[in-house]
Amino acid sequence: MGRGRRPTEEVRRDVLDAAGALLLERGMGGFTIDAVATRSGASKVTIYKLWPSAGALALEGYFTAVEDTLAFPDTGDIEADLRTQLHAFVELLTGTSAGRIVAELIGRAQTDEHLLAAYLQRYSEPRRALAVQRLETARSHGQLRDGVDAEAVVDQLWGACYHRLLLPGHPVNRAFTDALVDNLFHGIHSAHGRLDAFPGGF
Amino acid sequence: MGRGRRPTEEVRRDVLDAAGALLLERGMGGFTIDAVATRSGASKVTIYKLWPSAGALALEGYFTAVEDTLAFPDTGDIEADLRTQLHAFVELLTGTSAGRIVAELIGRAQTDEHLLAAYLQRYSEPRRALAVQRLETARSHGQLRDGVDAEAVVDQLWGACYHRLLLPGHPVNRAFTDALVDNLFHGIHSAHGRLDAFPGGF
DNA sequence: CCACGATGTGTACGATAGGTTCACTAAAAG
DNA sequence: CTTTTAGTGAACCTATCGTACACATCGTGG
Repeated sequence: MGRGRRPTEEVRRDVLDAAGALLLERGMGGFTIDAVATRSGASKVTIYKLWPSAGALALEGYFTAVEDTLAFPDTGDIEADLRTQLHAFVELLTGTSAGRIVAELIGRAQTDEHLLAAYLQRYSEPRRALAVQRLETARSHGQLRDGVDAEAVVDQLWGACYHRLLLPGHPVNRAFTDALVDNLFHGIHSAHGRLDAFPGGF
Repeated sequence: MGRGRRPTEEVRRDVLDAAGALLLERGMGGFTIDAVATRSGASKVTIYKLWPSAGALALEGYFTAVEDTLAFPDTGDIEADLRTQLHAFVELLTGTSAGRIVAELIGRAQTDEHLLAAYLQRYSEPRRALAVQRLETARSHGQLRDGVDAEAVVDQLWGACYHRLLLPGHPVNRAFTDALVDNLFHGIHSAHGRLDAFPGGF
């Protein structure tokens, strides 16, 4: 690295690449501005100018490293689509180091307002919106009970997974997400059992 | 503070009091061993000897400051009891600074294994166990559908609240927890509506 | 009653990280 | 070509972590 100026876009890309790689290798524990600066060849001052906090940089680096393609399917069957989406979600969380990194990003976001804002805006809220939208479509097709709070459903499916991700000790797998869907679609109350529990009809 | 030795129990209490107060005042952001040492009058070395990490100390200080009396009611009506318990939970999270502190503790636990272990053992798992136990009682009384995963239900009620606590932007209030209970007890699927939706009976 | 070991205290120290300042220099704009 | 903009390297200050060492005092066994 010479002493003079380099094009901003080149620097920006180098820093994001380094940040993503560092995150995948060592997690948020070893993620420091100094380390990113050394690895990327950029100057600390430049990094401080381009990102408001180390957390915000980490989040953007994460997106650079992990192409985040969790499309939301719509086959017309809301229950099946939720299962499919949750299976893919579980796959992402457990198959790679993405689960640990996401947990650490959410963790640091609790004391880094810039990271929290970036996480909500770039990751969490768009995802929520997609899920709510799919649920509303299902409702308009008469597949959901009137009065169901779609936002609450999101918390009861993906939020439940995040709960186990952040406070480990219970598995996050297909059996779990299937149980989540079962509980919501079939209800947990014995007096409100499935209609097909009455094989002879009414 | 003289230079010599003080009784360990006295020191321990002073440190915990200082840790709890500091936590309530400034949150985990300003929570450092140095600050606790200064405030409590104890020596840093002593604190390092008595607690494995700053997070572990913070957790214990939190319990010292906030008497944690969230009893789990059993009136025989599982749905009503869950509502009652969740209302009290919401009250605790939003009425005081406990919500922010818990969020920050969980956040730091993501990069502090001692804190995570302590949190799970002293807070999270006992709570889970109480809830699961209450749900199992309800099941044995025929109030829950057979095959319901009680652990998953816990994630869908309290876990959903933690989700909104950690990723804010949506309210954590009685309307929300009531929606959580409604979704689980009445189901969200239109084809499995409430039996009392047929006023004329069968 | 007293000597001694266990243990907390004050102080200092090295290491790491955050964040800033400043002179220097090359890219970009005119 | 000249001027403006902006990244670079190096130094610096502060905060925090975690540890080392000598010292003082409490509790206990003789």
